[in-house]
Amino acid sequence: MSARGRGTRDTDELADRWHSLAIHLLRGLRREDVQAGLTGPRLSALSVIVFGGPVTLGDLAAAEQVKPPTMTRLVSALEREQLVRREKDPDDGRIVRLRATAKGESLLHAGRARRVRRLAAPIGELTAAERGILRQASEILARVVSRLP
Amino acid sequence: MSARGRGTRDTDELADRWHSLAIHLLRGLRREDVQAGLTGPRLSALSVIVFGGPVTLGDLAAAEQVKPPTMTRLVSALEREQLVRREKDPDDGRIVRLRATAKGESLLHAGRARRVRRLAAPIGELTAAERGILRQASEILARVVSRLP
DNA sequence: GTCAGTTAGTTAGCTTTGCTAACAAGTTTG
DNA sequence: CAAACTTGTTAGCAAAGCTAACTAACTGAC
Repeated sequence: MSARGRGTRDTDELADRWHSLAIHLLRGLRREDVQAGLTGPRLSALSVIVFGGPVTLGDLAAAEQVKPPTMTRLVSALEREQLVRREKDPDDGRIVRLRATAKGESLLHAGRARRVRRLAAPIGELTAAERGILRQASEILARVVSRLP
Repeated sequence: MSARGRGTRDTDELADRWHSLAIHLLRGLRREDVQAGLTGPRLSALSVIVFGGPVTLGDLAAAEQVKPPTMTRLVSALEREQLVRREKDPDDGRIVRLRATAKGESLLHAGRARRVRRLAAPIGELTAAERGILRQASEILARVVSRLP
C-alpha cells in the first residue's frame, strides 16, 4: 500500500498523536533531568559516549542528529564537569575522540536510574499485556523515526 | 502488581527506550516545524487554543506543562503574528482569555498538515496491524504520561 | 468599607540548546 | 607543493525554559 493510499486519514491522525505525545513525554521528564545534574541533551550525549566507547565528535553529532557546533558546546560542558575527556587521534590530527571518565559513567548510571524510575513508575502500573504492546510499538516507532525523510 | 514488583528490569528498559525515542522523534521533526513558520512549542500551544476554544493563559500553561512566564512569551509571539487574540474577562479583570484568529486557525491546519505529512510518510508504509499497535500504544502511553509523578 | 492575603499575568534577567557563517588546522590529491 | 576537502571550533543569533519580583484585581475578615 502506498504512503498516501488507503487509511490516509488514520495515518495522519496517528502521526499527529505521536508528535504531541512525544512533546508531553519529554516535558514531563525534564524536571527529573535537571535534578540529575545534567540536562537532557547532555545526558543523551554522555550516554552515547559511555555505551558507544570512544567516538569522534562528528560521529556523535550525527548520532544525536545535531550539527557539529552544537556538539562542540555540549562536549565542552561535559568536559568542564570532568565527565568526558577529549583525546587526540595519533593518526589524524583533526579528529577528537571522546571517552567517558569514571565520574561520567557513574553519573550517567545514577541519572539514568533516577529518570527512568520516574517514567517506570506509571509503566509499572500497566498490565503485562499493555507493556507488551508498548514494547512492540517502540520497535515499530524506532523504525519510523529512522526513516523520517 | 506493584510498580517495583516483578518485571522491574523490563519496565526500566521500556522507560529508557521511550525516553530516547521521544528525543529522537522530536529532533527528526524539528526541521519541519520551522519550515511551517512556527516552532514546536508555539504550534503546540496554538493547537490547544484552536481546538480547546477560549482558554485562560494559566490553564494553557498547565496544559502545556510550562510555567506562566513561559506561556506569556509564547502567547505574545503568537499575538504578534496575529494568530491569537488576548481578550479581557468581563467578570474577572485578572484573567486573560485566548482565542485563535482565522489566520491562526488556517496556519495551524497548514502547519499541522505539513508536519504530519512528514511523519505520516513512514507510518503509511507500515502494515495495518502495525498501525493498530501504534494506536493502542498511543492510548496507553498517553495514560502513562498523564500519571507522571 | 477597608485592609490583608491570594491569584493571574507580566517583566526582567539568566541558562541552555539549536542554528549558520566564518575560520583554523590537518589531510589528501592532482 | 598547491589546491581542495575534512574536522572541529569560534562568534553571534533566536527560541524556550526557569526563578524572582512586580502589578493589578479579587476575596474575606473584621
